[in-house]
Amino acid sequence: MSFKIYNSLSRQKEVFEPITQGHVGMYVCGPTVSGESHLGHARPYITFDVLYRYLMYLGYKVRYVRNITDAGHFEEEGREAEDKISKKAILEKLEPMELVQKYTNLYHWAMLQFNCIEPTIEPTATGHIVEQINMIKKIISEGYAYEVNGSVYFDVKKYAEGHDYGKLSGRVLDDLLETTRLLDGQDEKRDKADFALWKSATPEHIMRWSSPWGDGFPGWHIECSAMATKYLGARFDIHGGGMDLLFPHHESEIAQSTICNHEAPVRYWMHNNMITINGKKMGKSYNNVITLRQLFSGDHPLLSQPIHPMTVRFFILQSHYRSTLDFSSEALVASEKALKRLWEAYENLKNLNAAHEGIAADAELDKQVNTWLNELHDFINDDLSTPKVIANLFEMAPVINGIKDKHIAADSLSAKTITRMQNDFRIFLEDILGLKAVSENDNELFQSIMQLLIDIRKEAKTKKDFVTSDKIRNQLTQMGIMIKDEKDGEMSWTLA
RNA sequence: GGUCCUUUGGCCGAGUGGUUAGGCACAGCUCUGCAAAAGCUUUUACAGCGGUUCGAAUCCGCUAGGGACCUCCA
Repeated sequence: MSFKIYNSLSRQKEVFEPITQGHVGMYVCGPTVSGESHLGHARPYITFDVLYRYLMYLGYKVRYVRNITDAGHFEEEGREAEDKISKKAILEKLEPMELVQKYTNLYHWAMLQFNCIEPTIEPTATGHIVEQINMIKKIISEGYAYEVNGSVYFDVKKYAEGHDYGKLSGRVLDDLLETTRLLDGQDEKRDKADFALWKSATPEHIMRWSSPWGDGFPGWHIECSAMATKYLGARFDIHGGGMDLLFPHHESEIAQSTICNHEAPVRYWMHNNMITINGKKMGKSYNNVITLRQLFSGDHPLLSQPIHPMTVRFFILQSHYRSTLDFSSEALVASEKALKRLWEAYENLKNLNAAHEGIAADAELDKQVNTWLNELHDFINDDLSTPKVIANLFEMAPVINGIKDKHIAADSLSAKTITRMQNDFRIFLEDILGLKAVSENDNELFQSIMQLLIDIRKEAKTKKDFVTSDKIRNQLTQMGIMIKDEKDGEMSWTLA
């Protein structure tokens, strides 16, 4: 079965075929670093991290470009007003690049927590002003943009004469023209549907660059077109982002790039759905965001406890990326428990001995396990159906635990099947889904001390000295370490 | 107002017309010195109405609720 992805452009699943054999060019809209990342932002980065990982697993050489939007109308909440009065000394004023640095750092930190692999190129908008200006010049010379008072606008109406403006978002231009909303600078545009390529900066606007049209800053859409073209070429394989970017951002990106490069820029458009909270999109304008720092620390009224980044990642992957996903503390806690159980099964699986030779004693079970394993590949191939992948992994957990606990005979499965399970669990859980152990306890000294405590407890139990054995267990429990008595008299422990 | 999406059991969430998604919670049982964990078993569904079909959660229509985009937005 070949890898299929849902293409927003055709509104159906298509077999993925790269433009250049063996290589994939992928662009994902990154964060605007004027504010702190929240749970909603986590979704595309985790979704496309899984895509990136899977493409690499398939053997492709992937160039993964994810931008940082650090240019535009930047101001920190609450500081706008005072900074506009620019009579303060330079060090007292908020320097836009301070904001950019602060939130870029926070964003990188969060991505690390989520175990997201860094993109191969992470270009910034401010680092590509020249490319953007050149692109705008090209669009003007092609006759699809015009300058008014130092700002440059894209002529959508003209574009629509020869191209389908709206093919991605399903928008109809005539409907857009009827929109009666009034915005700043609308009077400069020839038409309501036109969008800015370059905005003239007012005197108090701090972020500014000189251009053929005077001091100003680039429009929102042009940076992605310029940077994608530079690093991936006029036409590349995959462009990803949130559904809320479909229009106008991606629609405009197509228009700009098409005029500039004389071909449509992207083969497969992929869009993740929103994370909602009480059914409403999580977003700054709704005042319902939970920042990643709040999530990890539990410092939010809606959270009953801190949420581990791996729990968040697992929670997100338990739903399909094109469905909305509703946030609740209960759902996160459920995911935490689920992940713990699945991961323990995975650890148990690693310790199963696949050494015995011969055929499976329980042919039916062996066959069932192999079916589940085969399906893992089918599911991930089916537009990244991570919820189904996870469901199948869960199906195998009782089998693994059963063998470990000796409910199921050790030779029920063939050695080949057990080895295959071990490989596929690692491939899917770690390599593709990008999950990792929640707690690292590979400290040798700590391990030795735990072993000592376990030995003492075992001795106490043998002597039926339950006061001592219970004391060890109870005190450790209070410290967050759980002791488990195994069937065979052995003991194991986990960090809670 | 325009365009589009959605409504699944206590909760979260998969579901490509025809046999159990899965997870969490709950209950019973097994194991255990007692626990925990694990395992086994089991209970709750497809918003409503109508239609197509031998058969619909799945297709079509209507009604109701929710949502997204049209403006910065992952």
